[in-house]
Amino acid sequence: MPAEPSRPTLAAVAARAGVSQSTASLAFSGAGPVAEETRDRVLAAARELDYGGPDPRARSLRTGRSGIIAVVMEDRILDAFRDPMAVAMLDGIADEIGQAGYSLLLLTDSDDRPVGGLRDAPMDAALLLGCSTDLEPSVRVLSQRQVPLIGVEAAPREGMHRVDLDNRSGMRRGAEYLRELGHERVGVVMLPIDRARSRGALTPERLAASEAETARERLAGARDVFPDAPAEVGGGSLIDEGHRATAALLDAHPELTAIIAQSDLLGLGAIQAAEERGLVVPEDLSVLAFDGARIDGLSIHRLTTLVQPIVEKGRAAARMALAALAGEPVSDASFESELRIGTTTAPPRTS
Amino acid sequence: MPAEPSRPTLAAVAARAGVSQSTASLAFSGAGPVAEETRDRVLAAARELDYGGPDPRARSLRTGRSGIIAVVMEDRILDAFRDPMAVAMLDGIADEIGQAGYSLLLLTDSDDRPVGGLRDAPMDAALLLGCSTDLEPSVRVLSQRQVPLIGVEAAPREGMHRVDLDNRSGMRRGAEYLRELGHERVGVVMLPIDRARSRGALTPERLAASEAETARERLAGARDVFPDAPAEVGGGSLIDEGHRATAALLDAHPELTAIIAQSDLLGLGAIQAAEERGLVVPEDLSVLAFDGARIDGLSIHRLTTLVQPIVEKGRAAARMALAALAGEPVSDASFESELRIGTTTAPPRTS
DNA sequence: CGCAGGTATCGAATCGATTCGAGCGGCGGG
DNA sequence: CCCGCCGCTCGAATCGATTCGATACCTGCG
Repeated sequence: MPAEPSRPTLAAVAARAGVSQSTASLAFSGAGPVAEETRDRVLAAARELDYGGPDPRARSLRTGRSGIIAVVMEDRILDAFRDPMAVAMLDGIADEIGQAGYSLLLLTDSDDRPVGGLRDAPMDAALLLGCSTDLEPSVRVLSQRQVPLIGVEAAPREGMHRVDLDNRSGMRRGAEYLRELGHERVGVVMLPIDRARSRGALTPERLAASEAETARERLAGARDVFPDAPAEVGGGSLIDEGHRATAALLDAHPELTAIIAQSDLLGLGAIQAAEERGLVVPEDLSVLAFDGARIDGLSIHRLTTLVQPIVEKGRAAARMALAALAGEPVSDASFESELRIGTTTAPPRTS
Repeated sequence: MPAEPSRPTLAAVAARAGVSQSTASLAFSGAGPVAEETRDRVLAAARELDYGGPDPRARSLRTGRSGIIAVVMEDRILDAFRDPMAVAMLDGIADEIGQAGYSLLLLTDSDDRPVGGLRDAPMDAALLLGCSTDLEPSVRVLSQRQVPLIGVEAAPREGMHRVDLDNRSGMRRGAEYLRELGHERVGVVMLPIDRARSRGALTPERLAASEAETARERLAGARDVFPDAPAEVGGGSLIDEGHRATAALLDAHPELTAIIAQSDLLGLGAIQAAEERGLVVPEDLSVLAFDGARIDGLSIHRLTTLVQPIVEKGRAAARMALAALAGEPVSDASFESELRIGTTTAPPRTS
C-alpha cells in the first residue's frame, strides 16, 4: 500500500493543540465550558492538519445516534417519485426532518434483497409509507433494533406508531355527493392492490387477497354508497393507468354516468379516456377523484376531489419520529380529507 | 430511568452460545471458517435474546464503511422531484447502488444550515447533481473527509470525478435543425440560472453572474446558431414556468417563429402558451426542447427534443462511486444527446 | 509414533469519538 | 489570610463490533 494519508483524528488535533482529547472534543461540539483561547487553538490545529470535524461513524457509535431517519417505500424509487402524492409527502417529511438536523435515507423494500438496507443501514427511526403486511420481516428487524417505527396508512402493527387518513369515510362523502347529483351507475378505478400491480377487473377473490389498505378503504367508502359499483384495478397511480382502466370500465359498463377514481392521476386518466370516446366531462361522465394533488401543467379541468393534507401527513409522521427520538410520548395522528368540488362533476344527463 | 431493555450485544450472544465474541462475529458475517454446529448455536442464542444482528454503527466504525451513498441536490426535495429528469436519474442511481448493497441518502444543500447533513452524515461517497460552484464549502468538507466525489454536470473541481453531457453541441445541433427548416427568429426559454430562481428576460449581466453550467451551455449552443436569440429565464423546469416564460417572450418578440426550450417541461409549457394565443404548433410556432423525458399523460404532441441518456447518466455516476470505493481507477464519463424529431417542429409559415 | 498442515476457535487490539467524574487554579467572601 | 466555589481541563472508560495473529486440536503421512 502506498503512502497513507489517512484522515487525521481528533487525537492528532488535540496533540497538536497541546490539549487533551476531551477538551478538543468539547471545543468542536460546543458542549461544556471551553476557554475561548483554547478553542481557537484547537480549531487552528484542526485547520493546519486539514481535519474536517469528528468522524460521524465514531460519533454515532458513541452517542447512539446517527442523525438519519429512513423512509421505507415498497415501490421502486422511480415509481414512487412519479406519484405526486409520494413526492409531496416526502417533501413534508424532508422539511421537518431537515429542520431538526436529520438527514433522509431512502430505502425500498425490494423483493430481491429482502432486508437489504433495512438491516444494515444506520438509522434512528423509520417511516414506512403505505406499506403492506408483507413488509413484516423487514419491519421485524427494525423493531428488534429498537428503532422507532411510524407507519403512514400502513396496516397496524404492534409497536408501530401510525398516521392515518379517513380514506373510507372521505370517499363515502364523495360518493354521497355523486348520488345527490343523481348518479346511480358508478364505476371505480382503483389503485393497485397487490405487489405485482396486476391490472384488470376487480373480483371478490382479488379483493380478499389484497394487502393494500388504502385502496381497500377507498373502495369500501365508495361501495358504502354504491354497493354494486364495478371496479377496475390500475397498474399504478398514473394518468395512463387511469386512462386504460377507465376505458376498460366503460367498455364493460357503458351505462356508467360517473367514475370514482382513487387518485387524482387516475382521475385525469379517466377524463382523457372519456374525451377520447367523445364523452364530455362532466355532462356525459362525472369524475370524482381523491388526493387534491397539485399537478403541474394540467389546468383545463379542476378535478372534483377529496383533498387530503398530504404535506401535513408527512410532517406529522416526521414529527412523531422526532418526538419518539426525544423520548417524548407519541400519539397516533389521523387526518381528514375534504371534498373539493371542481368542474368534473355534474348531474347525469337525463336520458 | 425505568428498566433498561437495551438491545443485546454480540458479546451477550457469544456468551450465551458459549463461544468467543470473534467466533460469534464470524458466524454472523460469514467471513472466515465456522463449524456449522457452532454457527447454529450462535444463531439460536441470538434468537433467544432477540438479537437483530450487529449494530451498523459499530460495524461502520470498525470497517470504515457505512453502506451509504449520498446524493446531494441544491433544490428542495419537492422541487427536485417535480423534475422528471432528476427522478429518472435518481432511479438509475438507486438501481445501481442498491444492486451493490448500498443505500441512498438524500441531502440538499440548503442555505439555512450550510453544511447540515453534509458534514455530519455518514457516507462512503457522494454524488453531486448539477451543483454550482457555490456548493464549494459543503464540498470541501467532504473532500477533507476523503469521501469520493462524483459531480454530474457540475462545475469542475479538483479531486472530483465527473459525468458530463454535450449540452452545448447537442443544443447546437438542434438549433441547426431549426435553421435548416428555415427559422431565423428564435427565442430561448431557459432553466433557472441562479439560486433564487429569478424569472425574467436574460441580460448579459445576469448571464455573467450565473452559476448554472447546464443552462449556460445549452444557451451557448443555441446562440452558436442564432447569436442574437432573445432569452427568457424560467423559475424552474416546470410546465407552468415554460408557459409563463414563453408568453413573456412572445409578447416582447412577436416575430419569433420558433422557441428553443431548455427542457421538455419548459417546452410543453411553450406549447401551452402558444396554443393559448391561438398559434398552432408547429405551423405557427416550432418548439424544440431538451431531455427526452418520459412524461406521463401527455400524448398529444411528440416533442422534437434532444434525448439524453438520463438513466444511464445516473447509472454511470453510481458506478463511478462504486468503483472509487472498490479502489479501482475511475475515469470521467461523458454522454451525448441525440436529436429526436417529433411533431412540434416544421418550417416557418412563409409570410 | 512424530510431525507437517490445516481448520475451528479464541484473545486482544483497534476503529474515533463522547462523557463523566476528578483535579486544579483563581477569585471572592468571611 | 484561609476556605469554598466555580470554571476550565484532563484521564480513562465506553460504545459494539471486526480482525489479525496465536493457539489448540485433528488428520494424514512418513
